Amino acid sequence: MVRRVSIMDIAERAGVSHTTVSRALRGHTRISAVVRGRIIELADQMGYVPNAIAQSLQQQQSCTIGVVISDMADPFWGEVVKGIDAVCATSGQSLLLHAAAHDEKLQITAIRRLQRRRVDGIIVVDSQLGPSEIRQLEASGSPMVFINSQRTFESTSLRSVTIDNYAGGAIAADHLVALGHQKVAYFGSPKRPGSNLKRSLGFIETLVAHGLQRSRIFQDECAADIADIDGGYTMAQALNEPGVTAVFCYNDAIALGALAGFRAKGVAVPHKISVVGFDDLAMARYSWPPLTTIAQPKELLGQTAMHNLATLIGGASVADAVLVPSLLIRDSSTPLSKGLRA
Amino acid sequence: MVRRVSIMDIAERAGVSHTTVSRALRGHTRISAVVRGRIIELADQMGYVPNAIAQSLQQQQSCTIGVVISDMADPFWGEVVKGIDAVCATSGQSLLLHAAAHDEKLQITAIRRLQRRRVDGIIVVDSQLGPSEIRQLEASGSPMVFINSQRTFESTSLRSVTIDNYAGGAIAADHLVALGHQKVAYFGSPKRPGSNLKRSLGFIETLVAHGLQRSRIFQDECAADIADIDGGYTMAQALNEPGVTAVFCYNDAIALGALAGFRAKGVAVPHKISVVGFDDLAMARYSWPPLTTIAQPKELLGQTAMHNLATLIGGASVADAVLVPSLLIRDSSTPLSKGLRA
DNA sequence: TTGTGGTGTGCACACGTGTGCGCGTTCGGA
DNA sequence: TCCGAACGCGCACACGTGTGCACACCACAA
Repeated sequence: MVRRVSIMDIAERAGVSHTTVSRALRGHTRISAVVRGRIIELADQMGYVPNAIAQSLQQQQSCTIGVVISDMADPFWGEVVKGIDAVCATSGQSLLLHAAAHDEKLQITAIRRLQRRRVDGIIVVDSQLGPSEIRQLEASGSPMVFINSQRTFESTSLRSVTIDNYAGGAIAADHLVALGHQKVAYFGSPKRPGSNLKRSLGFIETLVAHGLQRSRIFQDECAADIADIDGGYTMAQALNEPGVTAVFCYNDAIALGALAGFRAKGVAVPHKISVVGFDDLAMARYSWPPLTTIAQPKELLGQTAMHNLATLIGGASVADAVLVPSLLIRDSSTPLSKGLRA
Repeated sequence: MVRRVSIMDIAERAGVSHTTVSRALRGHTRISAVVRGRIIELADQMGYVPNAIAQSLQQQQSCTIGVVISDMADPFWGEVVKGIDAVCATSGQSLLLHAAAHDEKLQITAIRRLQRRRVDGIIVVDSQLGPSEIRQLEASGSPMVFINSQRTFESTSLRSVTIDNYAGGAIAADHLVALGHQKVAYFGSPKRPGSNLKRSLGFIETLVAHGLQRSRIFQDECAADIADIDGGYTMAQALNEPGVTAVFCYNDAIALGALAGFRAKGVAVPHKISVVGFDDLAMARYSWPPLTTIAQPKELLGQTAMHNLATLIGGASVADAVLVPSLLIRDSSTPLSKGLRA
C-alpha cells in the first residue's frame, strides 16, 4: 500500500484542521465558499485519493459485498456474478470474490474470511452447506442470500433465490409430449440431490399427468465422481431401452455429453432421439445440433439476489425468491413423426 | 456491518488490556501461557472475528488485489481470473473485482475505485487504455499488471503478461501448411488492433517463409460494431475466393461464427474448408465439428500475472512475461488431399 | 450596550488494531 | 543481599476519517 496524501496533509498545506478538509470534501454545508474552493483545488492538485479503508472503519460499513462461488471459470456462474455486479455498480458497492469448490469446509472458510473483511453482506452461489453449518452461519448475523442452494432454511438474516426446478422439469415434459414422444428418459446427477429430485419429479409427474405410463419413463443417473459431461456421454452409450425417443437431462453439461455419446454410438440427434438440457449455457448455442434447453435467467438470478441482499442489509425483510425458467427451442429436439420419417 | 466483539471486549472480560489480547492472539512471545490460554478460549467462546479493516488501516496494507475485467460473463476471462485466484488463495489475498466494458473511461473509473480501497496491486485484463491514461496511472504508483494489453509500456510499477500472438499465427500457418493447404484466408477483427496485427503477421509471414505466394493469402476483417461471432458468420458467407481451402480466424468466436456461416452456405467443414481458431474457449470443444485452435494457457496467464504482481508489490522488479500458445488439433481442420477426396 | 441567532472552524473523540517504550516483578547468580 | 537480566504487562500513540459539541466571530435588533 503506497503512502498517499491524507486529509491531514491537505489540512497542513491549507492552514486549517483536518476537520475542515473532511467537511469541505464531503460537501458539508457550514464551510465558507472560499475555504472550500481552496481545499478542493488543493486536494486535486496533490492527487488526493480518499482512503476507503479508514472510511469503512469509521462508518462501520464497508460498501463491499462478498461472493462465494464454486468455480470461477464456470460460465454459468459468470453470468450470475455479472448480474450481481450490475446491481452493485449502481449502488457503489464493490465485489469481493472468493472461490470455494464443492466442499463444505472450503465454503465455510471463504465465508469466514469475508466476515473478517466486514463485508456488508454475502451471496453464496451453488451452496452445498448442511443444516448445522447453516445454523452456525445464522448465528454470525451477516445478511446472506443463497442462490440455487440445495437446501431451504428459515431465518431472518438468511434468504434464498432459486430457480423453480419442478416447473423446469414440467416445461420439458410439456415440450416433449407436445412433440409426440411416448417413451422417454431422464439423465440425472447425484451431485445436487435437491434440484435433481425436483427436476425429475416435475418431469415425471407432468408426463404422468399427460397420460404417460410410468413404465415408459426410464431413469438413469451418472456416477458422483466424474464430470457431468462425461456422465452424459456414458449414460447415452449405456442407454439401451428400445423405443426411447427423447431424453431430458439434468443440465446442459450432461446433455452435451449425451450428444457426443449418441453421435459416437451412431444414433442421430434429433432424428432418432431428441435431447433437452437445462441451464442454457453459452455453449449450448454452438453444440451440434444446437441444444434445446430449459433456460435459467442467470443474470436475473444474480440481480434478484443482490437486490434482496441490499434490502436485508437495509434492515427490512424479504421473502425467498423463486424464478421461473423458460423453454428455449433449438435443434436437438424434434417432433416424433418427423424423427421416425428420417 | 453488524456490531461484533472486538479485542477490547475480550480484554474487559479477561481483566487485561487490549494490548495483551492483541499479543496473545497474534502469537506474541512475551505473554504468559495461562493468560494466553484464557484469552484464546475467551475469544473463541465470544465468537471473536478479527476486523481486517482495522488491521489494514494499521498495517498499511489491505491484502487485497484489484481486478478489472471487461466482461464478467466471458468464459475466457473467467479462466484467467481462476488462475489469479489460485495464486491469491495461497498467499491469503482476496480478490476485489470490478467490471468495466471496453471503454477507457470506465476502466479508469474502476481503477480509481480500487485505489480508493487501497488494494495492494491491480491486474487489468484486456486493457484498451491509451498512452496518456497509462502515463496517468503510472503516476499513481500502484503496482499493476496488464494481461493481454493491446499496448506496451515502459515503467517500473507497470508490467504486462501477454500471449505471443505472432508465434500463435505462425503455429497456425505451420499446421495448415503441414496439412497441404495452398490457398488460405485470415479472418480478422478490428477491435483489438494490436493482437490482430501480430496474429495476422505471424500467420502470413510464416506462410510466405514456407513458400506460399502472397497472392494466395486472402484477408478479411469484420465490422467493428458487431459481435465477433456474427462477424465470423458474415465473413464466411462473403468468402468467394475460389480455391481457398483453409481459414485461420483471429479468435474462436469468429471461428464459431464461421462454422455456422459455412454450414448455412452448404460448405462442409472440414471436408471443403478447414477452420482454425484462437483462444480455446470452453465451447470450442463442443462445436460441430470440434474446433482446431491455437490454445492460450488461460489459467497460467492469470497465475503469471498474479505472481509477477506479488513480486512488484514486494518491491522487486520483474520483466514483462510472454507466454506461448499451443496447437490443439480437433476436427475442424483436415489434410487437403482427404478434404478433396471427400 | 447587550442579547440573539447564525456562521465558520477546531477540539476531542470514535472506529479496531498493532507496537515502541517503559515499568514493575521475578529469578538466578555472584 | 544485591544487581542485572529476563519476563509479563500496560500506556500511549499511530493508522485516516467523520462528527458532536463548543467556541469565536459577526450581524442585527432591542
